[in-house]
Amino acid sequence: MKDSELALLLRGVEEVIPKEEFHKKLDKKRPLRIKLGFDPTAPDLHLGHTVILNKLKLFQDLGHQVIFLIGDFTGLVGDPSGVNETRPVLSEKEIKKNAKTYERQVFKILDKKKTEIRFNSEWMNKFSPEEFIRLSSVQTVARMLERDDFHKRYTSQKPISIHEFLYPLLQGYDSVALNADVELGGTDQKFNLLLGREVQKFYGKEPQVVFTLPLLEGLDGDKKMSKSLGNYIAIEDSQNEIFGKIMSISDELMWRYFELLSFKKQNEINKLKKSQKEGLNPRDIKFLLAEEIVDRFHGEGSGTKAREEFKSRFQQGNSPSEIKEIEIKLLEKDISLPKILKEAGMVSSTSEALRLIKQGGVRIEGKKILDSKYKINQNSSLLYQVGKRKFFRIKIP
RNA sequence: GGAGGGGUUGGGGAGCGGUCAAACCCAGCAGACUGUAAAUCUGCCGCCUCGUGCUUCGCAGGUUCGAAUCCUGCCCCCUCCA
Repeated sequence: MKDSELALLLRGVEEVIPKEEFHKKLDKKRPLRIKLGFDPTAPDLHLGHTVILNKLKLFQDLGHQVIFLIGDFTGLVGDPSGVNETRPVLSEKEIKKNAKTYERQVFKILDKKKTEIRFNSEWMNKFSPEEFIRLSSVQTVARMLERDDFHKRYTSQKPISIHEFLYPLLQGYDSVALNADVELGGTDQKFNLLLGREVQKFYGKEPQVVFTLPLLEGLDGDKKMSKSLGNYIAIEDSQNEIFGKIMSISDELMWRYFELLSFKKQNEINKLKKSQKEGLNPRDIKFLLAEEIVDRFHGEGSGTKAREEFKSRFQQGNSPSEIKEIEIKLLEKDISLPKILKEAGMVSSTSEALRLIKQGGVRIEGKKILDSKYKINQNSSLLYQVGKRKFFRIKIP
């Protein structure tokens, strides 16, 4: 292993625990088994996931054996990490479906041929009650309660179920079953990852080295990116969505995204920072980031296209080049505007539509409509706009 | 099993017989300003057939002219004791 490769592996990593063991493992001159586990709970992979997946890809490119573990069994438990309340238990059917979606998306980043895909139901379903009890003895309740998230819930009188204690133990056992040398995870996974070491020792295995990676902040710049908070950029978002969402982040957050998501060299990033100080509009730097990310998921050149579209829309005020078209069939002759907006799914209720109209957020063919009683004739096909971003062409036959 | 505390509109958190669709904060949405940035300002922020309309304050009943507020039963959570 060259020093430059080692440096690459460590770039952007929050912690390697313990570092010396990692060096020792590398010295063995054999491909290491690198484990990354996902709960099959959120079907949309987003940029936050890619921080870790990119690291995994790097291991893969350097010749190590990458294991992508889908926690179809542990999904029944639900990872309590960082969560302030008990997760709902998923049905088996949901889990299966989610796992499939995950698989499809993950290989936009990883090389499928070189990846070992496993499901932990494979060994967990064979686990006997006795073995469960034995596994439970690895950790004490006191130490479990030391964990920040459990501790918070405990002291603020929120419920903790017994099965949640099981989760980290089961995750640890996965490392036993997979003979993991290294396990990757977000910083919020530190406890689980470290407990994996204990479990491995308990089963007479060599403990894994733990890599924690920083959690990517969501679009709000505050909380971690997650689907449930709606502050995410999904890797399956359209090129224009990805581009637009990146443009909407704050300047401060932009640099964080450069650090965690960009493949640009550190000195290039530093140069960009310098040019901002020298007066370059941060918007133009953001363009570079947005283009890079769009290119990554939609192919070379798509970033440029997305930028042109963005400029046309927001700098020249044009309508988007591709507009979703919807046809609505209604019986009445003259349909009120709020009703149309609701039927088309542009707003969630007619009350909301009324509010938006009153506030000047609704346009038809570019013309602001302030009359909430505005009626639309049948036989029309018009361009509707709600807010800055939502455009629909609605046809009424 | 016993004693006590608690469940309010996305989150936090007031209200404790009418003036409550429910203070306030956060989040969110729209508008202004901009670089679809931040900050700031303005408005909104249950639903509809938009009316002194309808449904909401764990669930189900009851008292009352009137209940988120009182009573009864049930469910759930937490603490202490066993």
